[in-house]
Amino acid sequence: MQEICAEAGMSPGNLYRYFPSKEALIIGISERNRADAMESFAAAESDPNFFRGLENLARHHLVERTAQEVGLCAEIMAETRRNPEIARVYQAIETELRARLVALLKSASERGEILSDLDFDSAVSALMVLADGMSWRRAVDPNFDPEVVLPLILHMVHCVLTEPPRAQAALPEKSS
Amino acid sequence: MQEICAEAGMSPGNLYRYFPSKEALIIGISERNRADAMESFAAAESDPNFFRGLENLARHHLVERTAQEVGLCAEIMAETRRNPEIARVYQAIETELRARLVALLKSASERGEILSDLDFDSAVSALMVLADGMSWRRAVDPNFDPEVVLPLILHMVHCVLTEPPRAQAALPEKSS
DNA sequence: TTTAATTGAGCGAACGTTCATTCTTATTTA
DNA sequence: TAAATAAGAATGAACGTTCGCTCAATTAAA
Repeated sequence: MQEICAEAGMSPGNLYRYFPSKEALIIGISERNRADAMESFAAAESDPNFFRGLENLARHHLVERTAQEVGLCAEIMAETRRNPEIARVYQAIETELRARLVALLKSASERGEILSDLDFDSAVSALMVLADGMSWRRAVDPNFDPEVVLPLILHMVHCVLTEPPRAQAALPEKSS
Repeated sequence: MQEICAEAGMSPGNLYRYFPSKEALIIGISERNRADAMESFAAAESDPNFFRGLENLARHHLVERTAQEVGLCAEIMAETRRNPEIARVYQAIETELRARLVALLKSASERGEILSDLDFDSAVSALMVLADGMSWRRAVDPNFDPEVVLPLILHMVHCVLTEPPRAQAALPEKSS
């Protein structure tokens, strides 16, 4: 809260005129992030090129964000594990996000840009793995350069969405 | 600390006989994780099939772990952002891990299992993105099933390591 | 002058931590 | 063998600090 006060250029007392609690403040920030994400989705959905739309989406949320914003997101994610109410809100947002991503994939598959017989839910889960991973790398590793890694990530996304899954070679596992 | 005490079946006082501080305790847990990871690496390195070795590594660290272990890792990662000493230790571990991964990739590329003209550092960064992403999804999303998503992740890894990067189509960006 | 905006010292609760105390186990003495 | 003693393991109430939060007091705007 001290940090947030400093960042907002406000005393704690004044900050509490705008938000009744830390929880409400976090939910407010989450809401802002949600709105921002949904705006980006609108842009991505209106792009006739699915992969370009997705790249812009990724750029906006994983590269262009300031270190501070990324840090704040990390903090909220961690808070999720402590505060059940925040966890609820967070999951509601993620549910909406998933639906939006699934829709994006479906329309792309209808246009033939990606596989048609895709397990959309799993694919979206994989995308979210990538997003969270990028976010946390940024939050935790000062040497991490999203600009360098993003092309690889996009390459991976392209593969998983356009190439049929390899027949999982059921090689006998080497037990450790 | 309460949770850790409960988990350890110990009173706080007794726990402090084994660790001089919460910081030391966290560093101890990190050290245990590090040792475990290094053991897994040894197994992966001795597997003649790179991808099978990597899959076992991933399975061990991202699927087989209990929800509790995953949660603990998440907590430590979050702590990293607050406690500089823990951040230092964490980064030291990650540096070692990176080196180990780079070595793994290099030997695989020498055996012709993956691309030879790979930017190993970036590839490892991408792998760590995937690992952190899987970890955090598990920590934050109760509906996340690593068993379902892992095949997709492995597919992606296979692509990025064996297929030369697409010439990044420098399409004009659609500004939001 | 009234109203709204803003402050920051300070509150209670929760945190990480400590320590006087009790319980257990091992060792010595009778 | 049983009692006495010493040592180690474990406890949990309590400590000081930090956290989220409040409110009497002050400043700025209407």
